[in-house]
Amino acid sequence: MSPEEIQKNLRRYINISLEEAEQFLSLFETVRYKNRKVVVESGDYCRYFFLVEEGCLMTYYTDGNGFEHVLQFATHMWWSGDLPSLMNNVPSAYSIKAIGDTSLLQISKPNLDRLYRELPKFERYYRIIFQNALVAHQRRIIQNIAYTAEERYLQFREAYPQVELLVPQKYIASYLGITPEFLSKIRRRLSNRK
Amino acid sequence: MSPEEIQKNLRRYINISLEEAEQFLSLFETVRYKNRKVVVESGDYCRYFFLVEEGCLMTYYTDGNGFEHVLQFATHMWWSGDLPSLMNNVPSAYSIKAIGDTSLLQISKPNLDRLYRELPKFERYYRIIFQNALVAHQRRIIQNIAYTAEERYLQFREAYPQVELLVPQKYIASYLGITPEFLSKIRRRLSNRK
DNA sequence: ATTTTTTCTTAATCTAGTTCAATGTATATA
DNA sequence: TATATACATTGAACTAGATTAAGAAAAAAT
Repeated sequence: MSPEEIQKNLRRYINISLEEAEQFLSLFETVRYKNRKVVVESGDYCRYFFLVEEGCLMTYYTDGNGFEHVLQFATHMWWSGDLPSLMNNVPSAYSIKAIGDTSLLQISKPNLDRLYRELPKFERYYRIIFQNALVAHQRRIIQNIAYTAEERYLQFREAYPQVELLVPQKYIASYLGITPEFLSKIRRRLSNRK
Repeated sequence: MSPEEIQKNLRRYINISLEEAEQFLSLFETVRYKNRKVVVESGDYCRYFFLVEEGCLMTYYTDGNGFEHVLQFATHMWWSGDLPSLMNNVPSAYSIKAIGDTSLLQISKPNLDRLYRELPKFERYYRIIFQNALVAHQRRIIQNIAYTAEERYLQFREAYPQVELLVPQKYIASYLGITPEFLSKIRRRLSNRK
């Protein structure tokens, strides 16, 4: 990603110069993953915080019976990574894999610490990023406990139309907290109704 | 709350002097609510960010059929408030009420802006607060989609034993995404098993 | 191009959790 | 001390969504 592009994106939240955008970028490295490649395996240490450039990262939890439950889809300019693992150097509770061929910018914990130290305005940047993520998570919790699967599916489509095109349906079902079979049923129901 | 106590609490995340703690406190006012009093009504503007001193604040969403769904319980030294309403001056999606007689420190949006401006280390403080809250919300989403109601109830008890003592069971049921009747059934099942 | 693997659909059966309605029990307030 | 009000329990009937198993379709890989 070019410094100009980064600057433009970050300016949604903080006012930074082109030089600062370059300094920011210099702390990252670009990595690429093929479709379905695992980026972080649960139980391993998550050593980077990721910014998705292209493609999609899916974060998921694997339960005691081996079932996968999707926590997050991250597309262009979304952040991803296991925060407790990254921050406290503990094994990651989640796995992360690429959906479609994916290009990432990754920053290590030492470089993130350096970023906060050398460019304190990034405390503000991430304060806003986390605050917005928190608000989105609050909304999702309420949707999960207050609405039916069909309503959640419609709200999801509305909110993340790009994601629906990129991601296999079984993962969308998992994100919604239902089985792929039941999502299939919902979709039929909806198409019959129209 | 005394400046010393505040200093001690904030020092979990940032290094602040007693003077800074006093400056911080000066931006807040203390308010008290009786048990069951509504602090913020959904549809109204949430004009403050709240720090619970004593008692408990419950944030909840009221759906189209008038059912209440609990988003958060906040006890001593937890933050609460409707962030989108506070930040973007839009009507609040949630209501907030006191559970038990409750004492709060509240800061207005203008004072919060001033705090960030005059004491930039509070960007860091809230970055960490929101980051931790985000992690907790991620965990809750996974628990909701990956575990049964009984498992969620046991995990809740484990994680928030103080809350279980303070809060009526029907609200805990709501937090867990189940009906009070079913929580009652779960509790009977558990006590029979022991 | 063909084969293998992954993803999606359909249908029958089953179950965790809901709904409804009644009864019981604390806890406030007069 | 009585009386209202909020809260908790129980059980019977019901339903949204899970499970299992099979086949169809699409996408990768050879």
